[in-house]
Amino acid sequence: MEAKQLHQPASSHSPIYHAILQAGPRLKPLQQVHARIVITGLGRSRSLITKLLSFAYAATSPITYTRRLFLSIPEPDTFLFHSLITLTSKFNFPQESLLYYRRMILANISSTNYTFSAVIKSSADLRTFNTGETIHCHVLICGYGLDSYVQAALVSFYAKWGQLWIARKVFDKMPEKTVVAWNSMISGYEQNGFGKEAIALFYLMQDLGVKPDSTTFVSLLSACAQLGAVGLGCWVHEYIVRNCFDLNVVLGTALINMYSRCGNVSKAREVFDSVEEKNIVAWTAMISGYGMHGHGSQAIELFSEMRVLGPRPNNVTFVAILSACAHAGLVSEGRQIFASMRQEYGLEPSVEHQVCMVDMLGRAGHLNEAYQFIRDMVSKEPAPAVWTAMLGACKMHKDFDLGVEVAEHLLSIQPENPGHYVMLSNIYALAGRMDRVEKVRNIMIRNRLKKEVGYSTIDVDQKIYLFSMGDKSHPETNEIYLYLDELMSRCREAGYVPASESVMHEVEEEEKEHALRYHSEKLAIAFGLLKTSPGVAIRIVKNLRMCEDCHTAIKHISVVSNREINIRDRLRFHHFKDGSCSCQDYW
DNA sequence: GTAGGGTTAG
Repeated sequence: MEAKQLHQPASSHSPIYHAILQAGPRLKPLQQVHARIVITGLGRSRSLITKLLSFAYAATSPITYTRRLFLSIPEPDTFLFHSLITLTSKFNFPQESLLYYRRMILANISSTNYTFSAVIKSSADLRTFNTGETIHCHVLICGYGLDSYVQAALVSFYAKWGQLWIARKVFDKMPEKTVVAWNSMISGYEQNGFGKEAIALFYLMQDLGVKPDSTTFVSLLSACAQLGAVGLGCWVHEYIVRNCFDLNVVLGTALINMYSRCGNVSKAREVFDSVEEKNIVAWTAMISGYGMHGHGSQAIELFSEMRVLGPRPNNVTFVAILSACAHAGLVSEGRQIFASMRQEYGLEPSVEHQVCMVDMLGRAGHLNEAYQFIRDMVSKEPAPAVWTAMLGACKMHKDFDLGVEVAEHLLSIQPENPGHYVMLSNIYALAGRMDRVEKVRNIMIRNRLKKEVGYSTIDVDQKIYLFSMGDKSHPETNEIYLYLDELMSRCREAGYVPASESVMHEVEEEEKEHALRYHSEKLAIAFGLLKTSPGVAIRIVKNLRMCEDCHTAIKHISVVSNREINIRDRLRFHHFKDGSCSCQDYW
């Protein structure tokens, strides 16, 4: 007993050790204790400095201070390295974490599964792929290749890098797949835009009897949001309620986002109201939900409420609220909010906010003001995204001269972006300059630039079906096309006139109407109408923006089929009902 | 003592 006490660091009983504990993770008090340590000549005590350092990281102290503390220790030991690496990883100092890892190797101290999982997380955070790969080698050499903690960290590392194939390989090799490993893989798919794969992996997890936890559902709900998988999304919500999961703010926000992106903004609001400790992310998600649906005044109302009794808005919040104003035509409100960013909150507007402003002014038809805004606000060369917003406004309001000027400028600064060529050619087509359309088309072919392929998805009975333009891969293709043809002729009888101006120029003239008729959203709608009962609303998610012709056609379809049709395109929602759209053609 | 999660313009 006595011998044991002798081996314990004497300082753990010392008043100064208690003083460190009392200071806790607060920089100023820690520095005061540090001064005492130096004065009393204990500055070289490893255990005191180790404790001091761990609190310093928890207090997110300046790197210069923590580094100097570290350097004051003559011979750092295993315990010090291990605590430093795990702490820096946990408190998001990935650079420091890797630095200590290197120092540890130089000091000839070996890693454990604790340090490995921490340092792998750090290299994922830092986005240093080579370092991560090297550490993976170290893991294998040191014999931790089958440790479930280390493997889960590796899965998430590779997934963060978009190396899903390697992530999956590590995952598949795990002898014991913990729920964390499943979650890492599911979230990896979701964050790389593979919502379908994320959902498939969840079903596999279910089949194997692995119990999901709240993190599983957060990722799963994001996948549902991405795909518009409202059926599964609702099932998850019911499951959460039935199994008495705690509706914490992260899970709540995932639900809010899922409901808004799946078209049910009032349900999103219900969830929002029921979340107890709402933080800035939850508020922003809800504001963005209103914005996406064109409910600008509700977005502003919520934003005002937040200013009074919620957390401080951040840059993301301002993007969400300004975009809401843009999509609802609330120009003067948007101007005021933009001004308040700097005046009241000291936030410097960034490119995203400039884009929102140009978009807002441009949509509302204030093209000159939008152009002036770019000249006044943006000091150096404006970001391409700002010009893209300006170009969209020119196209919308058919200002060909300005549109061509902007498009040509965009092409000169970003010649590799196919989207700009598409816009330019569309503007030429609208102006009837078919010779120019042809020219742009040839440049695209010469430079092998391809337009992004459009697709639409629809959720029927908790299954997601994907359609692309002219798609014939579906087993019931014939039935779908026949039905669509019939539907379109009924629309024509009801007054619909197909337009061909918005067809992409790579399509040959004689195929134009054909192509328009089989745009992916129309195929998905036909399928939805065939597969669901009368009265059931059709919900579609499209990856690109809808063309003007589809927008008109779908208004007619909502009449002749007597159905509500909700489409989420790249930018926002369109709720079609009785021949009109919720965006009031303001898109 | 470890690993995994939610919001953002065009």
